[in-house]
Amino acid sequence: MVQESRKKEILKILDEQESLSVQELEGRFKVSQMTIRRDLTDLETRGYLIRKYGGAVKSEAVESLFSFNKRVEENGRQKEKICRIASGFIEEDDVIFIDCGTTLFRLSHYIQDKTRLRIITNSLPVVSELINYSNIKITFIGGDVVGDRKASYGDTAERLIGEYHADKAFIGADGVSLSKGLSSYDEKEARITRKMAENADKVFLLCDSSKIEKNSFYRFAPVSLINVLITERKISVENTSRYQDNDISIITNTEEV
Amino acid sequence: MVQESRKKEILKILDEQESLSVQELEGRFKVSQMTIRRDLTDLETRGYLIRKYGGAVKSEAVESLFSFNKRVEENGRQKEKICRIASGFIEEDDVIFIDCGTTLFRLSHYIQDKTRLRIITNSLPVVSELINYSNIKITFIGGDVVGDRKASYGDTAERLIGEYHADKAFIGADGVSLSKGLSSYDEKEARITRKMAENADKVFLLCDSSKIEKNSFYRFAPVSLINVLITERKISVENTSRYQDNDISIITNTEEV
DNA sequence: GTTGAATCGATCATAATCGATCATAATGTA
DNA sequence: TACATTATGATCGATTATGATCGATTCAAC
Repeated sequence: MVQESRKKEILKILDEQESLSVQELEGRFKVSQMTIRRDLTDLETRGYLIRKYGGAVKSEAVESLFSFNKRVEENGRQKEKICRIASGFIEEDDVIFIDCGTTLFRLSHYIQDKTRLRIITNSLPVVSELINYSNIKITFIGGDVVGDRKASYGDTAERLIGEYHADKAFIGADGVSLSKGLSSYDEKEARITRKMAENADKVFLLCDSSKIEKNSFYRFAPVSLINVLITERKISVENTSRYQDNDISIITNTEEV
Repeated sequence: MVQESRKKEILKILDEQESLSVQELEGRFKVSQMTIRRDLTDLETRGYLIRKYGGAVKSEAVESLFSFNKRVEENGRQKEKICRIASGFIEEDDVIFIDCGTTLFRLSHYIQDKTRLRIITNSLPVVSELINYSNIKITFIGGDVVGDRKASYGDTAERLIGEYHADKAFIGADGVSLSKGLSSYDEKEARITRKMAENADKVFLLCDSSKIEKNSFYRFAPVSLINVLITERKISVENTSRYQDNDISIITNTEEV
């Protein structure tokens, strides 16, 4: 058996059983413990599993290269709907910031047929999705590339965003509430998001309804930063009017604007 | 049996069994290992399978969106060799510029197992290839993304490179000669290349031998910019010494330094 | 905490495989 | 037939994978 296929086999086994031991693999493949250890070490540096004493366990995010495979599936239909609605706000010749994250990634599906756009993003999946469309010009925000997020972050990235100005920014958040503003689970992402919002004329927050009036741990901006909140279904009349009192339009389908 | 039908047989076998070894094919077809290896190498360059130590595995159906299509590439083996040689110059903790282009892309294969590197690049395929390796930190040079080159260019990109400093730069060119220096077919690429070279302590030009003492239309730097020229086969003694007179080492295999 | 067993990783020696090269055989062609 | 082209096999130094050893580390049971 070829070495590489043994490693593939190992991953297949791990796909079905949460954890595995060096011993069991040693017997399974008829090779020495040392060889198994070497395989596991290698697979770990490639991010496919996490080495433990005596064996290995599943890695949290075993996603393929630039797709968000698994996470994309969660609430997929909701996100699709949100993005379809959001795409209605994109007009010819717009310059647009697109935030990173699984929701925003889907937006790129809906803008492929728009004419003459400039997209400014720090998201590699977005670039990957739009790179072959000649009608769309892409500016990628450089910086430190973070593997599991497939995007770039850091001081350089933030500074670069500040050098651009966009007509519209499409951003995400892990929570939004009138009292605490926008919040995120990840600080470095939040800093990028805020920077994009600050440098755009009009800010659209794409956010599924479960996150509305919820807060995540890092608060990074007041609600006044956003102009439009797009979500997949109607929210309570009470909340709608409270947001509107703060000059934020809430959009849940393409008819009402 | 005719050669071509043996190759077809090999693909049939691979269709059913994930991977195959040189050994098993040797017995199956009653030919020498060398012949099997040649078959596999050929099938690989045509994109039908992926060569691994000891045999071959199925070609992945879904390749990374950012990787170059290897099968249609000319001089693939030469480029592989050049990059294998070049990788020998990479040391632990190095900060490295990697230029874009099909040759330099292959370098990323050979640096995956290096420990602790920082790669600074404007090449999306390079990022795609290395993004999952936790031992390698990646800084992406932002800027205008050019689809068919899968890299970013422009004033922003050039300015950003100037903000960094690397121990080594690995660059490419479409021509190099003592009299006219480095030349390129593409001005915007050349500007990036030059900028990387200017901001690195040591500059390695990776260049197949057909481009040596040839010139392309845009001359962008004197030969004095480079320190080492790596190519796939020995060049004339005369040329070798002439380059050495200009303080440029010519490397064609791993021994001589 | 102490102890013993299991596991780990570093290192070295060995084995398998690799690709480059050259010689030979098979095939095609004038 | 003579010659060029192509495929194959054999050899060899280089590279890579593997296995064995051993002191260090980790774990679990006491």
